[in-house]
Amino acid sequence: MDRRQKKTRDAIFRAFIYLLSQKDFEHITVGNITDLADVGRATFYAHFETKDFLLKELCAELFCHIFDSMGKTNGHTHIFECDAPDSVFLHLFLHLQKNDNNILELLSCRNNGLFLEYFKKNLLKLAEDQLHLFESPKNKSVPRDFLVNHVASTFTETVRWWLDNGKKESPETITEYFLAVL
Amino acid sequence: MDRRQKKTRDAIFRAFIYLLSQKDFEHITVGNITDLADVGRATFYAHFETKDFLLKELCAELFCHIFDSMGKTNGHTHIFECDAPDSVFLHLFLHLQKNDNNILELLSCRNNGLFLEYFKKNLLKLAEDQLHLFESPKNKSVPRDFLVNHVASTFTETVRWWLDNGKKESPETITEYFLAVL
DNA sequence: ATTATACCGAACAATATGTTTTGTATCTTA
DNA sequence: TAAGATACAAAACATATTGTTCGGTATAAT
Repeated sequence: MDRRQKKTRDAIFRAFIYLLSQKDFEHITVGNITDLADVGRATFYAHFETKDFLLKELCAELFCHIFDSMGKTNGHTHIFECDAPDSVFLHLFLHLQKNDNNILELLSCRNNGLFLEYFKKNLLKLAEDQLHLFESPKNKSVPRDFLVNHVASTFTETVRWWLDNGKKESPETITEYFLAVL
Repeated sequence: MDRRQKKTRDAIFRAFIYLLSQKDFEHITVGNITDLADVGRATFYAHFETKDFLLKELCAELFCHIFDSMGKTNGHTHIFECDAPDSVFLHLFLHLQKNDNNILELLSCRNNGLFLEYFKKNLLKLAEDQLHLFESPKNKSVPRDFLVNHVASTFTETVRWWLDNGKKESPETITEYFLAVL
């Protein structure tokens, strides 16, 4: 990739992330981003179709970053390194905790549910493929569809709660809570 | 309330609801609404500060409509007619099923999570006050905060799943599923 | 060194927002 | 029913944002 492209791309992402810490996604304009990134507005449109695509790419990057560090993604299916169901969740919380810059918070906090929406949608895909890893320990007499959705929802909403409350609990503790109600 | 006010207010709501069935909330403009409602654009702003306030009022109306039909709201606390925990949920699903016009679907379906966000937020308030009605039958060794959030989340996400899948299950069945995983 | 291309700056039309003004119609109430 | 209040329409307004296009310049790859 052209060095110039990477530079402006990064600048746009940096500006976007900063702006997300200042205001809601809806109130950020393309002009805001390009001013801060110090690139022409036309350049933005050369890189991203719309603001929403920029967001989507950021979410995808964050999502991949989290899951790549705990397994390999071959094509469309993700192969986890750990096999024990509960250790999958613990690892997820561990990786969610140590996200360096606060991108995770910016995309998930009180007003912006953006990333978590993306998160759940993709978690759902994973859970459909590998329910055995995500499955609740208890036997539930409900349709598989419903159960898959429930596991993905409960995990996502637990993450949301955890983040909204300032990540006070340790990954171990929050995993414990999660498994207790699952 | 002035008869004229009520007329335009209703016209705006009607137009808004129709437009929600045609496109996403974000792509609806004030002009769209006032054109369809056949009122001046300035009139819109005399009634609603912004588009978002209109949405909020519609959500509030729908929420109240659902909960008023199964109890009384005194000030800020809601008193349910039924006392058995599980019958509260069944009644909720029953009331959610029989919403006449499809407002519920419009505000909750795949693309618009708008109402369900509002729904969860207010359900949370109710659950905090009257956890005994919403509590899971099982004893969970998790903090009260977490449990309250979990119950509200699980219910909301069950509703979302139910609506997204076309409300195929009867209220009784979906209540059963919900209680099975709670 | 040459060729390709990423970028800038500026301009562009099109659309949306939110406010203001003036005149008219309709309501309330006394 | 008459008088005063007010909700509304129509139109104009300044401002902001979007998405595209253009020629010129700088910086890449080879």
